[in-house]
Amino acid sequence: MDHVDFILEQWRKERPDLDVTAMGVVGRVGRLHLAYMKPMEKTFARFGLNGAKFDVLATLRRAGAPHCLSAGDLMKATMVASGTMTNRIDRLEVDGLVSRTTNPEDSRSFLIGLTDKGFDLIDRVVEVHVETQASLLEGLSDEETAQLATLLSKALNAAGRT
Amino acid sequence: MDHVDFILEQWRKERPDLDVTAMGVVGRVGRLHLAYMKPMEKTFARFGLNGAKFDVLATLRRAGAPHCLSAGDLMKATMVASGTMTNRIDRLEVDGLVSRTTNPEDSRSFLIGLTDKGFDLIDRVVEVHVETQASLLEGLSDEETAQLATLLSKALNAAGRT
DNA sequence: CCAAGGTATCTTGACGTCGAGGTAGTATTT
DNA sequence: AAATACTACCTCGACGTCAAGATACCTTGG
Repeated sequence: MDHVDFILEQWRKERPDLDVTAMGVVGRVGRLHLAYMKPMEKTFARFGLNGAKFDVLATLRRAGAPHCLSAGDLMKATMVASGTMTNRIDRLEVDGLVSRTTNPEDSRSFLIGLTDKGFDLIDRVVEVHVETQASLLEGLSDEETAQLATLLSKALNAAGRT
Repeated sequence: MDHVDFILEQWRKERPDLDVTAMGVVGRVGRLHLAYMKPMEKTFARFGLNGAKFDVLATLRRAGAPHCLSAGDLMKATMVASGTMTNRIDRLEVDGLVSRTTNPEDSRSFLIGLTDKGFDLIDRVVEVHVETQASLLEGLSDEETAQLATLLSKALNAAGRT
């Protein structure tokens, strides 16, 4: 009986005509997202980052050498709008964590690259980050974790087709 | 092989020393949350609402008669900060969907109540909302849905204890 | 070679969120 | 009854986000 169960109870009492089965899943996904974000943001904050900045740095880092992508690539990878990405890059540039270089092959676009400082930082942050994530799943057995990952993958697929 | 799998692959290649198992779950919860939010926001928009406004109206509606709560109750139920709730109530009041009444038993607090207009609206929106949610889970069998709800509940519990 | 259309990024304004600090009312202690 | 602590809500400034429009550049057909 978690908080979502309580909400479903309320709806069943007030609107018994509605089928709130799906709300049980969707609601819990939302709550779980919140429950995960909060400790992760704390980790980021310890290094002067937030989720937005971490996303960009991590995308560049895991892309592999030479650790630079266009703004458009970053937009697609992080699923944000263009103005958002411009803003993120601006702030990371101020922090000295990434740098814009004009793309010699296409002057419309920039190459956003990790600076040495940015590379060192993200490499340290990600180590703590995976620990934070692991601690969030500590209460689940390996089987449950694997099962959850599989079901979430199916759910993602199902939602994507709608 | 969804997009999260791709991200995990990249990390395993670039940082084979890290255990990214947890990222598979946490990442998918985040993506799924996004995938759910987008269609739901569209439903809200059809009625001139957004997720923030819907949350408040739905909380008041399912609370049952007389459909009014204090700002503090709403804050706890929706898990937002005080400034956020003030802002939400302000906008809903402008829309004529809720009204502030001074609490006769404690003049520090207000009672936020659904207006007739607000009640009618939320009662109509929630009907479409549950349909939207149901359609997002259409690709899953009943067993999978139930299993997912159970695992999510466990995961919520696990994350909460951290 | 030029015009038309497509592409990549930036600018701008509106909105939602948080959190620290302020104000006013309530409860408790002595 | 006065001082103190607490509570409930609001104000305000900083930030992140999006969407629409602007700008600069590239590409392609004629």
